[in-house]
Amino acid sequence: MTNKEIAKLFRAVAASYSIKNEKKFRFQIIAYQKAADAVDGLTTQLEDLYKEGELEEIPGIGATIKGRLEELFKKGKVKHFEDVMKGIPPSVFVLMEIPSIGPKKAFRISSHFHIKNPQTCINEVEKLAKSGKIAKLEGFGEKSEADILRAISEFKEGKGKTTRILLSYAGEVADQILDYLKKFEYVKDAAPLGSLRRMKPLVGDIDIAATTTKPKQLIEHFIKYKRVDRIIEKGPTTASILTTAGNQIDLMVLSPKKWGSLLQHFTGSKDHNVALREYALKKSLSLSEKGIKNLKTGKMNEFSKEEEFYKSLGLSWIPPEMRENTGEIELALKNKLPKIVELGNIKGDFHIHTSFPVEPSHDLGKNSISEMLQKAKELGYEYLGFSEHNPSQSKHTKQEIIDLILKRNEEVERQNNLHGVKTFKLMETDILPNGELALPEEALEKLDATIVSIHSVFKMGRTEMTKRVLTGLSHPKAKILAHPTGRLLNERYGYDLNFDEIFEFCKKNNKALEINAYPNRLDLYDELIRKAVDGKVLLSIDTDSHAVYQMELMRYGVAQARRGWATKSDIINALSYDEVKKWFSL
DNA sequence: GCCGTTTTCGGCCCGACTGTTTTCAGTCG
Repeated sequence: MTNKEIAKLFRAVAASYSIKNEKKFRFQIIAYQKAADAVDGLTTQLEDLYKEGELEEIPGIGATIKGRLEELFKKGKVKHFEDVMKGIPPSVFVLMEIPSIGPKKAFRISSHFHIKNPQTCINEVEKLAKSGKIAKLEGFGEKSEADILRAISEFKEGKGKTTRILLSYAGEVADQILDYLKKFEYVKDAAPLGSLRRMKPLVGDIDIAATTTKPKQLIEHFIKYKRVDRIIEKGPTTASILTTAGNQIDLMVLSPKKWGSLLQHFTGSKDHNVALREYALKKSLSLSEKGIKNLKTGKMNEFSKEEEFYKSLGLSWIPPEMRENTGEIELALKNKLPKIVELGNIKGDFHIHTSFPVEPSHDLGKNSISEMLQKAKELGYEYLGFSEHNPSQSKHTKQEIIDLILKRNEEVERQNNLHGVKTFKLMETDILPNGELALPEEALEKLDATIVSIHSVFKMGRTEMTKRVLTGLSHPKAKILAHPTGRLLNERYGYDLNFDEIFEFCKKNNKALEINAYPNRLDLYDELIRKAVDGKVLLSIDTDSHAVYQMELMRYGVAQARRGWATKSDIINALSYDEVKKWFSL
């Protein structure tokens, strides 16, 4: 059973509890939902963790659920779950996937109309709604019937919250709406928050907060945005719209005096906020977007600055990228948060593709070596590493490959410091399926170092793939493993590697792992970065640019490093030119 | 059912909006 299926099962159990008796099972419901979230966020298969005896290390899974999981893996089913879900037709759990339909409504409809089949239930409900039968049900009405119909049709089109979009794209959408919001003259502050501010690689809803002295008018202005497909909801302080492109945008508006607490609240994550509020509650303080309420005196404290909000709880300010409730609150209480890396610490970029004709089997860049160097200067870099793909092996003789590399090197050297930016002679060399590098020894010798990466035969077992990568990395010139998991967001999962082994090897042999800043890669990703940092493995944040403008993407890579709690000292390209040169020769 | 810098028992975040309701249930984040 996959993690996705298990998470779904847990949600079904939670839903069953709330159908049976929401009050009585209140905490079981929360526990199973929490466990489902935990499983969903896992990057390792639960079944592997079970085999390795590490189930209890997952926060949100305690003794009881651990026992249920063991039963599930042994027998393929869980007696207790079957009892809890008894009498609830399977269609309920499918109908719940439709926005605005929760467990109660799904159960009411399913049982009243005797709908059971999970495959056909959505169409059956659609038909009932069209014929006006849902509206006659007690507790439903014309509006909720129309709502269900619309929700089903949007669900079928894949609109709204069913899709997650790339961080960079979400940023653009947010910028456009911010520009529009700022046309309303009484807006004081406005910013994208939520997962966008936390810089998660994929963003669901786009959350925007604003302060103004005229909230009602600002909400009216917001919903008149020209790209509105539908207004999802609208109240005095919040509103949500669905854009014609199918993105949901949530706006929350408060007075400028509350900007600090609004920022904190709407940035999340949910887990971070819940943990923070539980902590505050022990001090008789209740937190919300409106401020901090003292439960003893009833007095509400307002905050115009987020730093003050955290400070008044006795915490140092926590960078948004760290707010995932993975230990940051505890450290902030002791004022011991690590000083995580910043964009300004970056002194260069090692993963740069140019248009220099090295005749690779993969793609060339669009701009010249000189143009990329000019951009590097603009970015304030000290150095740039050129790493075109290796010349194709099938179309060239060994000598031709060596000559191509020499020619490219000549040009890189000629440009060294010409624009005030120093250069490194690198390459991005394929690791072949047998672990060998796709460049002859005589060519590798002529390089300062090489980036190595997998670009073919992705479907290998974990052990075999790990061996392949480690063999490739063993070459003394191989210093950086590019886009280590090979994932492409919204397109494909990466290949399977034993990262414990990779980390250990890298640390021992002075190799670095790349954090690829390209928006659909962002790989290594946060969780593995955190483990790499814990294991003292060096990282290199690179843009993988194939054109000048892509060199601006560095900030996304830095953001992932921050999400993984990396500090300046963990990052190779935060070192000076001389230090890098030395490290390459290690 | 989970969890621990007042606790291994007794707590468990906080609020928004909609629709069908005469005071609240359901859903969402």
